[in-house]
Amino acid sequence: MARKTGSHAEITGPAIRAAALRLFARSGYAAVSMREIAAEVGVRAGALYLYTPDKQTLLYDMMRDNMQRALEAWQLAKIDGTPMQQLEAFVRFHVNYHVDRSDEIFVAYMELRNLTPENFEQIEALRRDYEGEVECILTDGYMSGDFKLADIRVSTMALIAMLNGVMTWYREGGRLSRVRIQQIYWDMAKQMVQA
Amino acid sequence: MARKTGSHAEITGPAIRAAALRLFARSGYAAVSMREIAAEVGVRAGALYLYTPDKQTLLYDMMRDNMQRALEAWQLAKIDGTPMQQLEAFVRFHVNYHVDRSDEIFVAYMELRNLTPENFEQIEALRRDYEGEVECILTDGYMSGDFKLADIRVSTMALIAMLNGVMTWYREGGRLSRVRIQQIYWDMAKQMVQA
DNA sequence: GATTGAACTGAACACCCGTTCAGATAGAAC
DNA sequence: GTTCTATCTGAACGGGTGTTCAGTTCAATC
Repeated sequence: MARKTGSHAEITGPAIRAAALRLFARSGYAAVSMREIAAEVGVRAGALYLYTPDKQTLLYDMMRDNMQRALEAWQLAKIDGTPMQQLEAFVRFHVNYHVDRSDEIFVAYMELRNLTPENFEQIEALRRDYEGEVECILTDGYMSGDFKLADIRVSTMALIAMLNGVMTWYREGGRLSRVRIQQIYWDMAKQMVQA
Repeated sequence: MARKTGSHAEITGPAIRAAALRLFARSGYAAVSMREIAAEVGVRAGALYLYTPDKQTLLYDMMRDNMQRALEAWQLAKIDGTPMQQLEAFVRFHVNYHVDRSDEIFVAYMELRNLTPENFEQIEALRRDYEGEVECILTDGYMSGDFKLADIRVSTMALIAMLNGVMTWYREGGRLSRVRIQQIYWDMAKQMVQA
C-alpha cells in the first residue's frame, strides 16, 4: 500500500523530469551527466534509476510526451473555417506554445540526433504529424486560391522555421508582449501566403 | 627547415579540421571524442595536440573562421541599389551559402552553447554583425517606405530563421535545383516585406 | 652515413561516465 | 514495538574522457 505523508515518489519523479529538461535545454543531452541531474533534484545518481531505465529513455520519454502534448494542444486549439482563419489559429497557437514551453521545444529540436535510431523514428513521426497539420492548411488554401505559394512543401518548412525562430530570442518580460508578438508573426505569415 | 616530400603537417592540419567539422555536425561537440576525430584522420589522439591546444579551441577556431568567411563572402556578394535589390542579393547569397556549407552553418548554430563564455562572446559578436547586415537593409527599406514591417527587429529574426530553415531539409540532388530554391525563398522573403 | 627535427605513437595520468546493487533509512501498518 | 516496504545511499564496476610526454620514426640535410 502506498504511503501518504512520507511518500516522495510523486515528488521525485516529476522533479527528475523537470531537472533533466532544464539541464538538457541549457547544456545539451550529451553534456549533462546523470549525477548532475540527481544533484539538481537533491538525490544521488542511483536513485534516478527508480524512475527511468536509463538516460536515453529519460530523453525519449520527455520528447515523446512533449510532442504528444503539443499535438493534443493543437487539436484543441484548431478551428474550422477558411484556410486563412485556420492558418491564423495555427500561427497564434504555435507562437504562444513556443513562448510558454521554450525548453520543451528547444530540446525537441536540438536533441533529435541523440536519440537511438528506433527512438528517433518514433519522435520524427510525431514531428511529421505536426508539420502535416500546417501542410494541410497550406494545401487547402492553395487549392482554393486563397494562398499564393511557389512550393507548398518549402512554404511549410519556411513558415515553421520562421515561427520557431521566436524561441531563440523571446525572453519573459522583454520589449514585446505575447499578444503583440503573436500579432507580428501573424502579420508576417499572412503576407508570406497572400495571393 | 621544413621538409618537402615527407611533410604531412600541411595535410594533417586541414584534415583534422575537416574531420572535426564533419563529426561535430553529425553528432555534436560533446558527443565526439578526440580519439574519434583522430581515427577519422588516421592518426592517434596525441597527434591532434600538435595542431590545436585543446578541444575547445578546435571548436572555437572552427566557428570563428567559418563566421569570418561567411561575413567576407557577403561583403563580396553585397551590392549597391534599392533596399529591395539589396535584400534580393542577401537572400540569394544566404540560401546559396547555407546549401553549400551546411556543416559549417549547422555547427555555428548548434554548438554555441558548448563554447566557453569568453569564446561565446566572440562568436556571438560575429553573428550579430551578420544579423546587423540584414537589419540594415530592412531598416533602409522601412525608412524609404519600400518595405512594410510591423517590427524591424522581429522581422530580421524571422527572415533569418526562415532562410536558415533551408539547411534542415535541403539535400544534394533533391527535388529542387539550387536556383529554384533561391527563387522560392526570394519570393517568400519579398512577400514578407512587401509594402 | 651520421645528424637533425618535424610528425607521430603508446602508454600513462587523473578524472568522469552510465549503471548496478547490497544495504541503510524511515514512515506506514499491524 | 515489531514488521514491512518504498525510497534512497554509497561504493563499486568497466570503460571512456581530455591531455601530456618520453620515445620512435624517417625524410631531408650535410
